Amino acid sequence: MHSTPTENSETWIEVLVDCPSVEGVFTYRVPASLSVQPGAILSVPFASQQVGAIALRHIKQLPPDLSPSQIKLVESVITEAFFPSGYWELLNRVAQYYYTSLTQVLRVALPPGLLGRSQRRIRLLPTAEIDPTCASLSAAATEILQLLQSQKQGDYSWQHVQRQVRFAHRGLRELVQRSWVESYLAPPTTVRPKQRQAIVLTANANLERLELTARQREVLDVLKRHGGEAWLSDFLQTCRTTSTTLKALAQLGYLILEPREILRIEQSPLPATDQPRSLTPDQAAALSVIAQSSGNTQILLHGVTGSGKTEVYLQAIVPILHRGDSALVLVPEIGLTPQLTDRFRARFGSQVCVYHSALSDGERYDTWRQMLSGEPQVVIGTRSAIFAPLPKLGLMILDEEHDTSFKQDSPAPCYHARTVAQWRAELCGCPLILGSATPSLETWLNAQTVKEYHALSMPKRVQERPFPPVTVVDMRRELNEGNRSIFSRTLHAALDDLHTTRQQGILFIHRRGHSTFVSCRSCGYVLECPNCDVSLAYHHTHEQAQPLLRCHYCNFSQLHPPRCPSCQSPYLKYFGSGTQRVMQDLAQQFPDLRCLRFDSDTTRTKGAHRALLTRFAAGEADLLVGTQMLTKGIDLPQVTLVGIMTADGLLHLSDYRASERAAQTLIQVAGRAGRGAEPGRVILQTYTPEHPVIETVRHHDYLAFTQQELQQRQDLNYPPYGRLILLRISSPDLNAVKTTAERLAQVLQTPSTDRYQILGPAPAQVMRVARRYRWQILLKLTLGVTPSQLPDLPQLLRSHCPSSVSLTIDVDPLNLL
DNA sequence: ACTCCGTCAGAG
DNA sequence: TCTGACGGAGTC
Repeated sequence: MHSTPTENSETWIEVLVDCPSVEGVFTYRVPASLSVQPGAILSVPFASQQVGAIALRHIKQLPPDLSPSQIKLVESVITEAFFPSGYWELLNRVAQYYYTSLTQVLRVALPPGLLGRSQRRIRLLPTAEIDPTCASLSAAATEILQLLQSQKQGDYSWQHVQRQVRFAHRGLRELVQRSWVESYLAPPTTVRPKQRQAIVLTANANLERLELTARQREVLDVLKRHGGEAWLSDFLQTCRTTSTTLKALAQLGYLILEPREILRIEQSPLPATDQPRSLTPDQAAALSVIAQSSGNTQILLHGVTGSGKTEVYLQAIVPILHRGDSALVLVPEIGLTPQLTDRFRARFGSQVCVYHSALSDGERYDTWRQMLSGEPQVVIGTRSAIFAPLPKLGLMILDEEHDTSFKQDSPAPCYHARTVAQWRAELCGCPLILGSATPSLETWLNAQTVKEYHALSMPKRVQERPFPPVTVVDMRRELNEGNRSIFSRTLHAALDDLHTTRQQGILFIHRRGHSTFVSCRSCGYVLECPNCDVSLAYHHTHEQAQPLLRCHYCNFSQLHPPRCPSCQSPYLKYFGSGTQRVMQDLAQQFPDLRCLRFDSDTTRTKGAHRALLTRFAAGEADLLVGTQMLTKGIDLPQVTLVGIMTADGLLHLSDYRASERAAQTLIQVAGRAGRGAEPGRVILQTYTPEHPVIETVRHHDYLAFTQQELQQRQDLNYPPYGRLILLRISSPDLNAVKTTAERLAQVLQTPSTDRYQILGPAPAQVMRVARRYRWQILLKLTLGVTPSQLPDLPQLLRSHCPSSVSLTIDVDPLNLL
């Protein structure tokens, strides 16, 4: 058998293209310069654009309906085939269960920027003389102009503009005709390994160097003393030479200039090393169960706050690394847990790598490549790290497994990292530990009903430290007895003590910002976000700062107006109380108390979180004032007092999960007290002291709470018993959303209605967010029905969705708002 | 996702 | 008869 060099029959490859709504396999030719293995990620031309693609298999013969002239060439290989065993199947399972395409799943699994595609964008032409008030402009054109002008570059993706502006097509055409705006196709931008120029001495350098000048010889000697290798830029500095000199030397064959790949991995200095600590009996028992488990075992580690779960994790990982495997640790938000990361790094040194969205694209890409190496390592990451491509996975840990940030709301796939972790554990036969002081009801139920499940309990704190007693203060009574302050007398006294006893405290507030809304005392007008159906929150950062009004949904902000926009009255009043308001009251009533504010406003910048905690730990403040963030993995042994400002906002959310979430949050906050040598105490202020959640916190009895809550869920067929699927429908066009929602509900009526109950369609609780109207339909699956038994929802529904309306299918939604 | 190409309605 | 608007199909 001979084949001519020009015609290599093995060079066709079938691929899956990364285009939503394009199903099916496409065939490309592989240029001789490339080698492509199944599983590789490619960039291919598709219609007029460049898109990402996954190589599936080589074929020897073209399908009969294809002529060679139709076939295009693979443009480039983005990554070689990498999939560890079972990984493909994992991605497929995610795609199937959450009703998304494989490429969509690949998008979250791969570091950002890898699956590139060309993108239609529009931008203002810098030379154009734009008159936005021009009378002949349509509303759509005006809106597009406003949008573009609101940004410095005046450049947005067309998709974004379409989502923001109704009839954007029409508006764009007008603007293009006037030559104010242009539309262009931006090529895909992909992340690549970073190269850096290095210089390396050759063997020639040892020869006589007669033809060289004294300076050139000197340069070579310096390089030799450096070990014969250096980075070009470093060397230019230390040697005070120029690149022309080096090029000349390279020309003469004394050294080589070559680009080398460098890894952009966060290289913060390692903390002082940390030795394994001695274990409590509970910890030792838990560890021995974990050590003996192999294959696909799932373990619930229910350890109360302060029971030392982290130490168990650390010691469980040691033998894994020892036998050459890797461990994967998932945490809710990495920025919030610098202490945990530090502790891992102190124990395992440079074997720890951190993977999360705050890394730059380059850093993420390099960390990801590092994982592929297969060297034993510990990866700590957030939700998406569940897809870390570790080839030899020996153990997975989800810390604070009840945390809702493990669930992705949007974009698709709306996956839950815990669910994916369970599949991954099955597929690669490795144990999975779910750790929490307040396990989710899902996990709780699993642990009780699934046989292979180990439920480990660590009901005591380390060194037998007592739980902080919880004092519940009835704020109604405070008011009746004439105390109109936001601090009860009990809390007031405790805060006073704090200063005299030189101890530290934490004050938990449910809301950030200053107040929940601003309204006019003359006419009752409430200031609202122009883009969303919510009121604006009042923000006042410091004394001299301009007061701001901000929307917590879309981040819109405006200056606080001096007068009511409706009736011009100057009497605007703030209602409710957030962190800023509490800070102000603290400053007034406790002038000597040094307070630090700790919420997403003050921890926005990189490292701000750690900096605040360090300052607090160093005793720079007496009181840490903050929101939900305080509940996540903060271990401050010197805190003796935890104050909880009125907790009622947390209790009365209209959501079937409100109680679970409130109990978890409050127990976690309360658990911050008394973790050190000094005993702690908790003061909980509320208007409804008889609420079962308050009782739960008062008695530190999460167990009883779960039993009661599970019973209720079962009665109402809510998760974890009955399952839910939420369809979110949104569009900038109010009517289109409504009609589409009604149409979809109708379509859903027809097939197998005994499988589910349809709730809705109904407008979402906050109907408009970021200028888009939102409706939703909730499917409540009949007991025992799994999503796989349902009709193919996307196929059923997408055809009834006009292009202006977007539909997200959220399986097992956590956020029903 | 984007483009091309069909049909169709309304102005010249 | 020509123009732009809209919908559907195809993309290797």
